[in-house]
Amino acid sequence: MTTQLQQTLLDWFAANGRDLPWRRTRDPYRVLVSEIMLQQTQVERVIPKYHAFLELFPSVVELAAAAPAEVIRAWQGLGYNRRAINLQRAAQAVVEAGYPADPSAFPSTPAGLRDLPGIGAYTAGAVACFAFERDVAFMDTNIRRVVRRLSVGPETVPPEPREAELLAHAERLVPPGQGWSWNQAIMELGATICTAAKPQCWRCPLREHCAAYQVWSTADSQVELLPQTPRRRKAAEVPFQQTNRYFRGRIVDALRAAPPQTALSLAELGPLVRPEWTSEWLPWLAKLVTGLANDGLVAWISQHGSELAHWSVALPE
DNA sequence: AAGGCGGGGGT
DNA sequence: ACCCCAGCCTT
Repeated sequence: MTTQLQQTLLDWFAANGRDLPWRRTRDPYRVLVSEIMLQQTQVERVIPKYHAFLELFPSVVELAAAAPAEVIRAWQGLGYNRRAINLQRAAQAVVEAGYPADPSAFPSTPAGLRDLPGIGAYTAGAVACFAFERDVAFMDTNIRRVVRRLSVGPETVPPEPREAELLAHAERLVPPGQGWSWNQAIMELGATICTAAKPQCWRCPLREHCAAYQVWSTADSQVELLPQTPRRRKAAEVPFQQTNRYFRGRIVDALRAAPPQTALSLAELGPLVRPEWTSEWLPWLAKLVTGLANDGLVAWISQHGSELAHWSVALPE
């Protein structure tokens, strides 16, 4: 049984949904690749990387067998490089469990998927739904915002609902037998109409059902049409170009730019990472590289002697 | 509960 | 100068 609200959004999605590459497949590997790439990363930037990645690693078997260095190279431009490492480890876990000879070795339930590295509550639900067509509810930033507005009201009206409350709303909304379309549809609405800034309620198919729109559309609250943020004062923070995060990125990028399998000494790497490099920075650089090595993003090749400058590092083969 | 983790785009 | 983006993991 589908309600009028559900049918309205499903019809809107059928007519207006974007033709995204991962919506054309139910291959769990391809769906997984897309979902990992889409974590905190916009659709438009993922699309070309998704195609290129699948060209390099067409199946879970090939990804599992690849050199980590090549997987890290393929991740360039996506950010959050640990996702690449975790994705390959997930592929290795699936293959070691017997996939594809045993298709059941690829987990198809949220609980089973949740056990794979890099897969949290959202991604587990999304893969169960989008690859295995299970009628499950899950929350990403789009679904959370749509459900928040639809079932609770404007973000400007406290109190902020608990995550569990929003998830309960989301679960009630999933039309039995149509979880795939429903979850794609509600995410699509959040991405294209019910946006964080300047939601376009005038072209929203659900506005007559929406708790937030009820408030926003009343004459004396026009001022709240734009959800305004509390505007908390924030302590002045360090410029991004001075953060660990920035230099971790620079280090991995420098190793990507080097020919495959080349190791760089810290003395060689330093000037590539900061223009004002002097040997004074050696301990700082060694510490950053050690952190990256702990994450599996780089590997120490040699740490001979006590001369930090001669320690060398490469992408992990 | 908070902080770390990348990078690009929008306003 | 912020904010936002198909989050996850560790502490």
